[in-house]
Amino acid sequence: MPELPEVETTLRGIEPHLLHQRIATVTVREPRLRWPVPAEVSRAGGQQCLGLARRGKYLLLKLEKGGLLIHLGMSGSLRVLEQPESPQKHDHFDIELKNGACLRFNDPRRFGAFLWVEGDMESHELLRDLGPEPLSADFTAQYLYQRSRNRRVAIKNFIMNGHVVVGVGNIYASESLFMAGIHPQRAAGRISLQRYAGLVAAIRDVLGRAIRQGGTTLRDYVNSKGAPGYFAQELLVYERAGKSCFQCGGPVRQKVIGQRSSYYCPACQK
DNA sequence: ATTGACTCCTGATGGC
DNA sequence: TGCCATCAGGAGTCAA
Repeated sequence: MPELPEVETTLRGIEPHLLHQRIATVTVREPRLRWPVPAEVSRAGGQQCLGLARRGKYLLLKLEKGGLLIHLGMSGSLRVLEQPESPQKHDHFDIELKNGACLRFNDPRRFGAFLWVEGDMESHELLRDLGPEPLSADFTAQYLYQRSRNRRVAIKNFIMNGHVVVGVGNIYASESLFMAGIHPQRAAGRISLQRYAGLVAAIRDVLGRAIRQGGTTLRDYVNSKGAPGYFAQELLVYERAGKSCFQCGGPVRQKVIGQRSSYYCPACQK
């Protein structure tokens, strides 16, 4: 799925088509997602879209009164259709605009979400307690260092925790830890301020480059035009188990950490 | 408070 | 071709 770069790419793709446009209707044809899609989403009908934003991996459509919250889950994608064709399998909902265009959500695995938010979106309980944006000035080595003191959780799980920092998923967690030379299983509380500085720089760098490449397409991610992302060719360790480390030439290892596949170089990462 | 395991679901892949 | 097991990019929830 979509991690931060893929959600950001989706946002940039849909924004020009939605901003200042008026929604005609919201059609839900398969409400079974992570949570059942509430009937309230139809309140978006007739409203103008005043702004779009991303918070972590959530997409926010701000309307005149209230807003829509969308999460792509593991396999979700949003497409802009200028001339809507007939819906396909796993097309869960459409946001139809007055101008005839349509924003269509497809999600085979149904881990995505589509929710109505009354009032201020940022104070919604799913967004309220999220950590800082990794590309913002709030995300610093000092912050990570402070938050991690006395924490025994593996650093990989720590940076994948949205309450610590948002947007770092399984791919970019492995990638940034490799770049920073930190073993993914190292206890978060046993990493120095200096090494956190390297990690923060690595996370910023990898996410920034991935956004520039339109995200990573491993299996089914597509952007708002249905095109894949091209960051997969820049991956250093992810899905490279047994292949040579680009830094030392030794074999890249795969190990399950916190129920997720992790990739690292045991020689380069301590 | 922190942690680790479990859960939701479909689809692709590989072994037999 | 079919059947079965395994594995996927997330993250909320629960129990200890």
